Amino acid sequence: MIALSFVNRHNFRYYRLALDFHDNYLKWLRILKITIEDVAREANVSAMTVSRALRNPEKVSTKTREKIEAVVERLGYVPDPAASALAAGRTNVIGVIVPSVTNNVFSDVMLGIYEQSEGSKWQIQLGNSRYSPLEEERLVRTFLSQKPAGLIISGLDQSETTAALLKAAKCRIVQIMECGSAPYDMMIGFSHLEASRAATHHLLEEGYRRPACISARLDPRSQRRLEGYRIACREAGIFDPRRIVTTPRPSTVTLGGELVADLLSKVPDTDAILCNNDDLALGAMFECQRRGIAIPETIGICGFNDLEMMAAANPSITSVRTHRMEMGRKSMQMMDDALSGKEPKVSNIDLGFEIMVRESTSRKKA
Amino acid sequence: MIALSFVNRHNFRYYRLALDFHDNYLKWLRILKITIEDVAREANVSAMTVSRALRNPEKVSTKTREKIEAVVERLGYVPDPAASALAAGRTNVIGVIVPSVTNNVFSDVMLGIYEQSEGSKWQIQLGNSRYSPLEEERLVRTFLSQKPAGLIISGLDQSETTAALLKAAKCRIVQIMECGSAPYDMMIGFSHLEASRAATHHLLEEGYRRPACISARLDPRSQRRLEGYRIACREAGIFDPRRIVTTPRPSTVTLGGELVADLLSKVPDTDAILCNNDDLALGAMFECQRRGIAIPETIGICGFNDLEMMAAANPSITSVRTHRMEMGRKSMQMMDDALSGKEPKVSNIDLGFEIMVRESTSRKKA
DNA sequence: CAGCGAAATGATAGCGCTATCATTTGTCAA
DNA sequence: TTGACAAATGATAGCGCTATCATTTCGCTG
Repeated sequence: MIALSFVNRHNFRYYRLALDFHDNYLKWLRILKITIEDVAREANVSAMTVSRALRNPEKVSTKTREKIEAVVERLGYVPDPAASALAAGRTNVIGVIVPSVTNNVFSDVMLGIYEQSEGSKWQIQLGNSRYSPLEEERLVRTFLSQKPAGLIISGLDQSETTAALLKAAKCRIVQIMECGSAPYDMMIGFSHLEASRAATHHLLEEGYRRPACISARLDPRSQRRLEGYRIACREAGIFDPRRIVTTPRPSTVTLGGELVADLLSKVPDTDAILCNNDDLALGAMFECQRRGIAIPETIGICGFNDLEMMAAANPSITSVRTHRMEMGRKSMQMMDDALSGKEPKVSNIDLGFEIMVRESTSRKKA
Repeated sequence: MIALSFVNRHNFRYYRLALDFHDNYLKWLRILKITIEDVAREANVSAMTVSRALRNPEKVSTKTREKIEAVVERLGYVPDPAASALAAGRTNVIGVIVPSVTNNVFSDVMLGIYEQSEGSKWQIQLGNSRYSPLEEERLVRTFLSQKPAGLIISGLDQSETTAALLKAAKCRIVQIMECGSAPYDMMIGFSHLEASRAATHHLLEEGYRRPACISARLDPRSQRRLEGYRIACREAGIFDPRRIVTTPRPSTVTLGGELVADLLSKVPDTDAILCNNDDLALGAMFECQRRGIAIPETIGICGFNDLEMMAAANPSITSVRTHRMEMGRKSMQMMDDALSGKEPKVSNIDLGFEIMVRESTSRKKA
């Protein structure tokens, strides 16, 4: 069965058996490793032709390509990405930097990115900056050292150094999550300030006159949402700083309840609560229910992001829908287009938002 | 200011300015790139010494090390990981393969992994298999081609090919999420079957006689939890297959409500619901509330995983606490130990679980 | 069937780093 | 001071692949 054996560049004869070999010595490993040269030798072509057949099949004749593919299959050849990256001076890596992996918002965005990248040659690599600009800087450095094809990064608020690194970077960049005027390259998101302002307007329209705002984890986007609330209140001439209750602690449902408790002890006449995210909103709702406060009659509750559970809650909770999965998908699509030479027509997209009015703020009906 | 300029191997003189150069041509890029040779020349040592100073500082004299560090800093040298991987035949990458990035369970595990890896030299790389064994296989291949130092993979149910690849792999492997008898290498998790069985026992102890079970996304772990429920019911002589309602759709809070609706239309006398995860449990609770069904008096509800919101809900929801972050942390620690030569004493850890009894099943008190 | 341009293939020379072993320098006891 | 040994450093030779350009083969026209 000659077809089941072959001799590699070290004059080492392989049999099917070789697959089962176990050996810890580096040298042995290397001798055993199947390289592009092995494939070339078996297929009676040059290494270069094998390389082409694998990366640009259209540059190789059909006959040759099929022959090579058969050998690749038979030997189980897998290209070494390190060697490829070194020789080509670039990779198919697209780095994605998000501030949190536990926050549903970012996992939805990631889902969109993964889905859109499916079937493409791009390899997604996730970095978690844990809301730390320093960690973000470290990640950018790490990613850039890998010569990625592209970088997807969250937000507008990079450190000065990070910004300098990104501006000088030779790869394409998509900023996600927010809208702003000076993208490094491309951008897709929405205005957190406007979204929050619109949500506050909605509360006012529903007849609430003393709306409060609770917020946790004061990252830049939270801050801008808070600012949207402030602006809307000032516009209506009802701004009262006592009605803003915040904490630097990360958001949880429990925390939502605690912030409401804090809020109501300070300003008991509050008649609506704009929650900076949906976890807080859910916690706020539970806390109100525990206190026997009627929702939406006595207090209205509005969340932010419109996670799936908002519609299922009892009462269902009004929230600001943000298009997270779409943001992920489109960011990846922009990246793919840019890297494929079809420069996207619009490189700075505002996805907007949508106020999903539900029972928790529908006082009129009642 | 000679100190601010230097001449690289292409006899190209750098100034601080060079950092701002923009040029799309590969050749220019390469000429501009600072390499280990550049550092060596500036520091009057060999490239090898620079390499050592950066990777094994203790193998280089203090004086030399400091000199090199200064040059590295001044030139902004960053090693090329591709070249390093190619020359060394290995990397500091630890691949992590999880079936979902949106599921809170896995994001908690990831958080633990990230936290534990902080400050170490290991570079975490996340892969998302989307509950597909084929995608998992593709990911394993991709990771292995990168010669990772280690692989962290979820569950016991790999495809045959994947299993063969993992067994033959030269890197360390930690399996997470479950307990089993034949790890590829190391393992840490808990028994989903036992956890679910214990939860069912709890319901029976609370006096519930007609407990049902709802489940979505029938992955292997869900199936084993279902099996735990079945076993417990059979042991009590009350098993009734009509009380199991499942769907292949992924879990959501809304779906929890729908499954309960379905369940109650089929077997209205159900007096407790074991939910295969906490999202379903929350949805089940909302649906019961909407129908005016008293919890825990008429129907008891128990979740699985004990996400943070379970304790905050109203009523608070009983759930099976699983030690997800600890699992992430410990898996990474085992990996680190194994790679650092301190072979862990126990290589197959059962983290157990804990029934967190709360209002939603505390009928006795009432 | 010659001759031409395009398509297909090959030869060569690195990419930037590290394993290995050789050489130099330093340290300390006798 | 000398010699023996360890510590520090260096020279060399790739790792496996691809960019580049040279060469060969093919398809077609006149």
